[in-house]
Amino acid sequence: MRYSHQRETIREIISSTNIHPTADWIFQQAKHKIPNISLGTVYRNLRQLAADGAIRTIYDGSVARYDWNIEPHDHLKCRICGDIVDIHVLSDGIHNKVQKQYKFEVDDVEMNIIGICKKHK
Amino acid sequence: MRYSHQRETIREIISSTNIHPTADWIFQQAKHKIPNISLGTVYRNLRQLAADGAIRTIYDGSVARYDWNIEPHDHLKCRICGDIVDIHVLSDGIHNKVQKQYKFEVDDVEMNIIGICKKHK
DNA sequence: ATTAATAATAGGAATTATTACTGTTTATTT
DNA sequence: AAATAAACAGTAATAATTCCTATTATTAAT
Repeated sequence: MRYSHQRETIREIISSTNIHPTADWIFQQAKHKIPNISLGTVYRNLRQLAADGAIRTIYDGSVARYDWNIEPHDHLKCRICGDIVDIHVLSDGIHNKVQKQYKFEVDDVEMNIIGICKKHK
Repeated sequence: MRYSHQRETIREIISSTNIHPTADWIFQQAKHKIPNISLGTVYRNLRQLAADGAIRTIYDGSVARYDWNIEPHDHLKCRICGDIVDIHVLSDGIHNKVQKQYKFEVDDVEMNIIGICKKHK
């Protein structure tokens, strides 16, 4: 994968926030630095970075969000404010258990816990 | 919610399969029974049935699928054949742990395990 | 340093999944 | 049987994402 200024900018934007941004949010931010960057470029680079393992794609309902944190972790999503927070609750045990019990080769485990965060209850 | 023939047909279609169908698959099946049913009707009823708790919506990447199984359970998704299988690995412990540790009111826990099923490895 | 090869880009068109709108039909209530 | 409004079919609109093409920029080789 060849160097590109656009891709580096996108990578930096993702690394600078914990909000798990959408492609469009990243696009808006990127325009501040590269005014004529195109949305297609953002999507193409997000796909490449994710394929490369540099970022992680998470699904919030049916919209994709991006996370710089590629370590195994889970998400807490508040259905009032929409905030998504990284947590770690799942033990590695699940991975092995599933592997043995269902003879399933596990690549990725995604867990999203939906509810109401402490700010809103 | 008033009775409707279309909605009952949709409910029966979902109940009759374990493939976790998409809205469009349900629409194709429904047309066999009600030839002029419209896609909008399928979507509207899926939304209503889910809001009513009669079915569960699951997100497979960015496309919505529907599940007649409303008991708490998890999903195994094979990235070769695309099959999604219901499993139960998550203990109720997670629910309480998150509730206490993060002061987060848990409504729903969704866990999808992505990998390769035994048929394809 | 120049050139050649081609990956990446901008801008826009196309696609896919889903929701919204509108005039008509149908289930329920009176 | 008539009135009410929920649900419908058909279609237009929207949102997220991917695809296409002519141009630009990075890298490798001269």
